[in-house]
Amino acid sequence: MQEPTLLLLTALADEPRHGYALMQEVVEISNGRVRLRTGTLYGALERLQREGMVRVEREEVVDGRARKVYALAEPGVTALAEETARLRAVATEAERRLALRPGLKGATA
Amino acid sequence: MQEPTLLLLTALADEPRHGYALMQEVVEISNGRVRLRTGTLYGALERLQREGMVRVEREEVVDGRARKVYALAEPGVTALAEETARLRAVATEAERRLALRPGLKGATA
DNA sequence: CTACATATATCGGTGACCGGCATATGTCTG
DNA sequence: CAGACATATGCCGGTCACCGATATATGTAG
Repeated sequence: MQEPTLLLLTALADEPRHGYALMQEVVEISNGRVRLRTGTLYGALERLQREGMVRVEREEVVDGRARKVYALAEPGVTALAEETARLRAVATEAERRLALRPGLKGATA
Repeated sequence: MQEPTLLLLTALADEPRHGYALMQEVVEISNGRVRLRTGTLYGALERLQREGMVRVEREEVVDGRARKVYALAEPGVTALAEETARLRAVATEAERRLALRPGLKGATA
């Protein structure tokens, strides 16, 4: 799973949101680092629906603009929980190994 | 950065290793989940060298077999440290949001 | 001598993501 | 009213990391 997908699922984790709101939410979650393009967003949303991770909760019309509200399906909840556990484990191992490095650029001497 | 690359950098984080050893190390780090193909390994190694993340530490011949020993370069150390920090932050946020979910499938009632 | 572990490397295909474009409505400013 | 901008969704072509297969070569086990 790549970062854009991970951030998308995270943005849907607490409550259902529509596409444009997801783009803004991802910017916040990533501290402005990641700005999803619409191509990535709707492409990923379609793919995640095919995979059963995400479903369309409902369709609204607000101010004459059509909206699709997306929600995490159960497999999406499970997948996100497993992915975060995996990432945390790898991050911990990476940091452990980095601390084990011999040459710390002049330090420890 | 994708998971194969992250695992590769992690496998190099504590000390230099040659290609085949990296494949085995990645299997261990990922608890057998990820098995790097040689195409992925040597392709990624070349790319990471181009990007200045990894360098060839030395070349050996052991038992008549040639080896290239790769090491993390400074930019690679920095990149790995930043990546793990980012991933940890996203993982924490994802778990916070998952805990916030209203419908916990019959629980909490 | 056959099979397998060690060890490196190349090549073609797939698919996620990016960048750009298209479309449409509401609001704000001049 | 015109133009710019935020809101909102969607398609299409290109790139590039990764996968799967193949090739090469040596040492060891059966």
